Amino acid sequence: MPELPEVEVTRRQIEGLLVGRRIARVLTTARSYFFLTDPRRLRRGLTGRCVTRLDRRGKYLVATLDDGKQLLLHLGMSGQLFAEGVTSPRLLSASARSALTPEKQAAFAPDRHTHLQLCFEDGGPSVLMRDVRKFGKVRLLEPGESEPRLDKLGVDALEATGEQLFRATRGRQIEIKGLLLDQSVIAGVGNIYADECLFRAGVRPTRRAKRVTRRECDELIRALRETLQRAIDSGGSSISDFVAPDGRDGGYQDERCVYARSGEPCPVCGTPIRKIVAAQRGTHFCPKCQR
DNA sequence: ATCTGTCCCTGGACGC
DNA sequence: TGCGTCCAGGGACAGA
Repeated sequence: MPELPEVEVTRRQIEGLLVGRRIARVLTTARSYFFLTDPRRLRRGLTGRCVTRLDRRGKYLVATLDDGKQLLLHLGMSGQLFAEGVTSPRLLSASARSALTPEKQAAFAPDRHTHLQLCFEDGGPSVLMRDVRKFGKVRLLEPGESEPRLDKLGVDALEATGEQLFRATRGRQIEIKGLLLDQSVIAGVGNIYADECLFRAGVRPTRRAKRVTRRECDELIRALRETLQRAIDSGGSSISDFVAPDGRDGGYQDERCVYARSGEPCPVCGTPIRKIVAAQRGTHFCPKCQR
């Protein structure tokens, strides 16, 4: 599931494929839950335009167009943004995968989950957005139009401080993991990196936020930054669906300590990693190292 | 204001 | 082999 590192890796790669190229044609699937802007209006609004910059806000990508409009993209949990011509088994369903031997895997061809395709005047590779579960979002913002989803975002996870986290935890009954996942407090943290940073900071995910000390908040933020930065450097986590725009897998799944490792020994003390539900999410922790 | 539960969607895992 | 059932998970929203 794309979180800050995966979105940032996507941003860095897709920026070069998007910025400065004029959109000649836009293909979409039919109107659905996925489109916050009606696909017809989206196609009309994007055709002929040029992306001038691509920013990341938490887990959102914001492409600014040359007419002042902005294209808002969210990858949800199964969203993939990539260049035409790439090949990856993660872009295929299991049945399509097994039908092809590795040598025979052709470049990706748009399927029913490919909700957006931007083709460019220069005739070079198009940019595609695919999302099997449709938890992702696309919206075209008029110049100056606000978007509550963006307005609500808290401080970006890479810029958050221990002091900010500490203030946010005061008086809160919620589990600390739930607070870390709250995008209005810290933007960009999802299930994987919440579990990883709680492990690295030695804090149990179920601890009430108000019971987390100032020192632990510093430790959590330090661990969070380290984890996110390391994940960006290794290309993100490809645990289920994530592929980078160039079709390559990330590498951070091999470095994670607890996420999706229940039953495996804790890398620090050897105690089996336990899996529970916290904040309505699968949650992995070491019962000995995390208090 | 804060918190909890429900819903959106689909493929994959699992049981019979 | 094949079918049915359950589950994951980001985030919006309703209701307590």
